[in-house]
Amino acid sequence: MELASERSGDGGGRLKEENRTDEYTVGDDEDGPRRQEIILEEPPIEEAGPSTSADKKEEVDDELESTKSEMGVVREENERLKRSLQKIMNEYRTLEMQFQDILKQGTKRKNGNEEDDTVEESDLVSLSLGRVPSHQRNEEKIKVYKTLKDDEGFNQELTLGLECKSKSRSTSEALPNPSPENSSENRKEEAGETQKAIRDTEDEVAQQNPMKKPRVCVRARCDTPTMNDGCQWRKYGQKIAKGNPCPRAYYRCTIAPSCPVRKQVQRCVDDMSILITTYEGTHNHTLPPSATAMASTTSAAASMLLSGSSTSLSASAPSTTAPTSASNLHGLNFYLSDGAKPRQLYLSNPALSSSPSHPTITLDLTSHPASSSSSPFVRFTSNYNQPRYPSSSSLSFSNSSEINALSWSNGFLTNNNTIQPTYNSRNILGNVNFGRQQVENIYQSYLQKNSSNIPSVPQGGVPADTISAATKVITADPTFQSALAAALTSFIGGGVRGNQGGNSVGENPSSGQNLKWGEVFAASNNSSSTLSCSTSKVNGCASSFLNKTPANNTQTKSLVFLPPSSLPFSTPKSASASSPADNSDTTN
DNA sequence: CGGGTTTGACCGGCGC
DNA sequence: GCGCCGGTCAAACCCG
Repeated sequence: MELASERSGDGGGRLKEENRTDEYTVGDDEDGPRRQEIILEEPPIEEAGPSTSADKKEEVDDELESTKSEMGVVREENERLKRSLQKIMNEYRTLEMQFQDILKQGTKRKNGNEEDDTVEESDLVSLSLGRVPSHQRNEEKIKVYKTLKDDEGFNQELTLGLECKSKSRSTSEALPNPSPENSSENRKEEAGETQKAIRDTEDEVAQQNPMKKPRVCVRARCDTPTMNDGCQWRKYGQKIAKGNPCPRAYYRCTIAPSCPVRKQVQRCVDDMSILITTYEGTHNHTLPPSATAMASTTSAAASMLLSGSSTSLSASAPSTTAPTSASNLHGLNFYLSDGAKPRQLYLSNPALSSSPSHPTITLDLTSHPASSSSSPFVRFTSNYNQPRYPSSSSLSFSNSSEINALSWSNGFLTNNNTIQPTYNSRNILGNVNFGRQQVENIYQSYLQKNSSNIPSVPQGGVPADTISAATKVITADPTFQSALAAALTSFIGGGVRGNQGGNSVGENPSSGQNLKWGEVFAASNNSSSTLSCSTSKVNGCASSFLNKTPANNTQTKSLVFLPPSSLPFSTPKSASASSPADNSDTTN
């Protein structure tokens, strides 16, 4: 139900979203067929010449019929989505009202006790929410509330909405009865139990939300005990997990005392040189610039899971080359390569997910064994213990020096250097090649909500409708929205960075724009497509973390989807460099 | 002395 | 109900 809460949180932009959903479930979905109709109908009219107009009409009729049947399916799905959305909206409104009540109560109480002592007030609030002073938190609440009202930056709202919900929950449980008797002598005790109270409330939430927080797992070759992802971490525990002699270290983000983000660091049992870092939660504070890349990436991946969770389709996409989970899920494939040797960032649904109830998405920066033989890609796969998604929406960014192609494959690992329409059993989509500038343009144009202006990509003689169809379908995938936004933001990164530098995850435009993309496109999930984008220059996207990878430092110099030196995974002084997760010691 | 790490204990979930 | 196991706590310890 955490998903539900997230959804109610994401109801942050509810008004717009309602419209949006209506627009693009009904409107946009019909849009495609409509366009098709136009394409199909108009030519006969124009060419209503003497010759084969009857045959053509039959053809058109057939196609129209099939299109209509497809539309029926889509409409059904849309109805279903609408209903669930409505439900979510109702939940959200309820929460919103509760939240407002809480705010009012907080204000009243503050007015009443203001002169008394601020310490008490602070303590009382900390009773409910933890270590953040109440006025500060109230500001946060207001911010949250504002962002909930604001429909810009959906993902941010999603995140904040979550925070809002959980906080308001704990607040609602703690604030309603700040009875005077427990305000003085019990204060310390209460403060001491703040943590527990928070956990309790979180547990309650968790009870209501069986699905736990999504986790983003990053696998990378790393010599040092931990990757330096730019954040500051404090180790709070270490365990030997079953099946792995290497201890697992537990870290908390210490940039902000109330930051809920945690990470686990563990060596891979199969390959000790591989460091598995699992992130959980979303930062609720401003991140240092060096941390934004990883944070936005993990955030995007997490939102990918979340968005994926909202789709409950059960078909399966054909999988040709991609491994199982990747093919069936919203795998996000980021190909990165330098020279002739691409590397694969494998987002898999690994068995290393310790808790089955945690949706986990894995970002594998190592060569995946299954595919490393041929092409060391960098790819994403996601594991979500839920009914499999009908459509594989893997997103792959490849950057080979030979072709300099950036390829997204929705459903397949594809040859990314060719303009080669990719078909799946249900949908015929296309391969599109974009120049980097075009990618930027597309990105920008989508950000501007030019839904109707699906860029006609004037390259390689790809039919415009194919492009638009492919683009539409790909971008329709919520997974795509978040993942691509983050990826592109990072990819285009160098120049864009100034705009987002120092942003926290929640503030990251890339995540914030995710849903704006979504607004543009229909939520057609049973589709797969391939979209290749060629980039004339990708070296600018180099990331140092790959350079650090011992096995690759000779070949890998660039990372497609992250800005340069954004991910200094391995640095001498990691925030927790002295951590004993140094894997060699097996205490405990 | 403050902040981070270590490490044994504790707790809750889950499977049998 | 019991035991296992992952995750967390918190006192002791370390270090700059």
